[in-house]
Parts: sequence; structure tokens; C-alpha cells
Amino acid sequence: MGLRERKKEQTRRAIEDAAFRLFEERGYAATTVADIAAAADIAPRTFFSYFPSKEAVVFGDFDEVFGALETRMRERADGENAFEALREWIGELIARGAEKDDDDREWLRHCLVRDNDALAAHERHIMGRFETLIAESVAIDLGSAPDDLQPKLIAAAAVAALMALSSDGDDDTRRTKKRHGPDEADLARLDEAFTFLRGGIAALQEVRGTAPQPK
Amino acid sequence: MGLRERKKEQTRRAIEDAAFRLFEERGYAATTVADIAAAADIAPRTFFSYFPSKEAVVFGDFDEVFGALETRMRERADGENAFEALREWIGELIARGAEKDDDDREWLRHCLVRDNDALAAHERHIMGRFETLIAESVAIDLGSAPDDLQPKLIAAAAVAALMALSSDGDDDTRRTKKRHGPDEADLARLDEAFTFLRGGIAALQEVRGTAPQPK
DNA sequence: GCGCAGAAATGCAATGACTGCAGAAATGCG
DNA sequence: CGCATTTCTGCAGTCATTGCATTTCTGCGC
Repeated sequence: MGLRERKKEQTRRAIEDAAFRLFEERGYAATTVADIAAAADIAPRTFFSYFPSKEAVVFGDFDEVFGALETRMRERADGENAFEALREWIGELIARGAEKDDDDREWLRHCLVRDNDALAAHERHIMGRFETLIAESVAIDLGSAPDDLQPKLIAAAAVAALMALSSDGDDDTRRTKKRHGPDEADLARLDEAFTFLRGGIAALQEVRGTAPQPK
Repeated sequence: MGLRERKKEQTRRAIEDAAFRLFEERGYAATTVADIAAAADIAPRTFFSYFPSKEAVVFGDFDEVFGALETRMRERADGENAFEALREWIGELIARGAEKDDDDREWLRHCLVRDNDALAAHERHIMGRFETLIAESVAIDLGSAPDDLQPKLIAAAAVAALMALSSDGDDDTRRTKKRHGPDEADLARLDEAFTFLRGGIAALQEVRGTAPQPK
């Protein structure tokens, strides 16, 4: 990676850091793009060549996470079905999240989203992309008809589990709680979620005459 | 209802009509609030005393739909569990939608949402409110712990089903297709969705030691 | 019919997000 | 060093949204 790209990464991070710092200090609404730009030592205009909108800064890393899942779903081994791949991926994501040090930023993000409608909407929009991706992968695996509800239900529930788990401990007690390692409890709950999904699938297969063959 | 309120309703509808007409003609982005106001014969400033944002016009009736579900969930008979109440309510909603004459507007709405990120985000935000409401009702019924995933999964899947069904026939063939009456196919698919959910619940109950008693 | 209190509509001005454009500055390469 | 390509910046303009002060109804008691 040349100096150019390195610098760009650096600037991007500077913007994010500045933004989150200001959001924490003054709140999301009270922070203008101009403020962020000033704090990150760039021209206001430049902000928008790094992020398409003020909201986007808050979810700066979601694009790569999405890309990661996309790759994972596309390049999974032949034997592995989308369902299990998804389960593992979420598990890894949670585990990684528990290790990472920017727990504070995650927490701040949740606060911001909780308090701001536009951000909440934006987050849901992003999660919608996950949902679509998952639904498509599952649909292929299940060989569903294009208007089959099942993949959509699965995707929706999976995303709901993901959101619930990643916002886990969103309550006031969190900050005092140590969170290290993959967190057994979360993984157990993830398992529950997938038990739920498998149960749903089984029930549908039983009812439908032709059981769609799981890959 | 006094003349005052009648007039207000009338103005509200005028705004909606004007907005949808312009959106259809020029597209959502190309239509300014000032345009809508002009077409509805009101001052631009007045627009915002009827709708909190430009996006909100597109979902003008969602508040009452939400209120309806809320009431339904709160005032359901003692014997009826949230789950079945929800199923019936969605069924009614779909049936009503199939009868109503503003099928065109629904279609337009879907097109707008499909083509515009901000609208998509807003729609998801709205559906999130449904999701929360459903999750809470179901959680009470199931006697779940506050951090139990199950009600959230159910709510997410139920909302996904609702969205999939209401955007049913969203493809190009729709406009030529007659849609009258409750549409058996949709109801069948709704049943499938709830079969899925019941299957998930059953599977979880089996795994968990203490089966949460369904009301 | 008249006048008043409250509600609604309006006008005005300001803020702030976002965009297109054109010039300036930085960077990588031959 | 000089050129081609990127990136950054400043500027002007559009538009959504909001607060505030003013004006115009509407319902109602007299």
C-alpha cells in the first residue's frame, strides 16, 4: 500500500475519531459536519469524500463487515450450507467483538442510535442489506421459489439475533461489567436462536408436501 | 367532529395527494417540499405542521395502523394469545389491503421506497416500531426473561412476513393482475410463516429445560 | 351580530446537510 | 524536474427543517 492510501486510511480514522469524540461530548445532533472537519483538520467539503453522510460516520466499518459476510457466503465450502456458515460467522463476530478494545465506541454507538431516530433508521437500513444477503444465500441453499417466505423469515430472525446479541448488555450495568473472551452466555443464546430457526424449518418441511432438500 | 378537524383532515389528504402525484410525475428526490406545498395550496411552512418530514408523507397512514395493532395487542381477550392475535391481525390487514382501491398508491409507495435509500431506511424504522411492539407482547405472553431472544426472533420474522406479504407481487407483472378479495395465496403463505414460528417455538421449548408456558 | 381565546396558517430568517464545479495542492512516475 | 493523476479546498447554491413573531381563522359565549 503506497503512501497515498495509507494517508487516506489515516485521514478516515482521524475523521471517525474526531466525530465520535465530539458526539460523546456534545451529542450527535449538536455536532455539525463542520465541527468534525475542523477537529479532524480537513476542509468541510472533504468530509463528504470520505463519508457520504454524517450518519455514515457512525457506521464507518459496516461496509467491510458486510463485505466479509458476503465473501464468506459466496466462498463457503461445498459441503457447508449457508445456515451453518452464518451461524459460525455470527459466532466469530461476537467473539471478536468481545475481544476488541473499542468496546467503548460500540457502547457509544448504541447510545447514539438509541437516542437518534435518523441513526436508528440508518442502522436498520444497513441491517436490511444483511437481511437481503442472508435471505438470498439461504434461498439458494434451500432451493426456494423466489417468493418463498421461508428464507426471508430466517434472514430476519438471524439479523434480529445478531442485533440483539451485539447490543447485548446494552443496559446501564454494562460499563462496570468485564467482558473478555467469547462470552459463553452469548454463544449459548446464539445457539438458541439457531435452534429456533431449525425448528421453524423442520415444521415447514413437515407441512409442505415436498420437503425442499437442504443442501 | 367539528369543521376545524374536518378541514384539517382534508388538508392532510390534499397534501398527501399532491405529494404522491408529484412523486409519480417527477420522482421523490426531484420534488421539493415547496412544490408539494404549492400543489396543495398551503404555505411551505404549513407542511411541517402536518408531517414532520418529507419522508413521513410517504408513510402517512402508518401511525394509525400502528395504533390499531397496539390496541389490538393490548385489548385482546384473555384467552387469546399475542401470537394468534397477531396472525389474525395481519390476515385482516392483508385482506383489507386487497380490497382497498388505492392499490396504485401502494404500488407507487413501493417503487419510491425501492428507489430511495432514505425512504427505505425510514420504512425500516417504522417497521422497527412494529417489531418492538410485537416482541413486547409476545414476551409477556411467553413470560420470557427481558433478554430472551425468542420474542425478538418471532417479532422480526413476523414483521418480515408482513413486509413480504404486503409487498407481494411487487414485480412487474403486478399491475396487470387483478387483485380482489382476501387472496387465498397470501393467506396460505401467512399460515406458512406462522407454522414456521410455531415450529421454532416448539424446538426451543424442547431444548430448554423449563418450557415457558404459553398463555 | 360582536368580540375574545385558542388553534392554525403564514412569513421570515437562520441553521446545517449535501452537491457540483473549478482551481490549488499533493503525489507517483518517468 | 515535469507531467498525469488524485486529492483537497473554497465557493456558491439547493433544500429540508426549525424557531419565532405575526396574521388569519374558528368555536363560543354574550
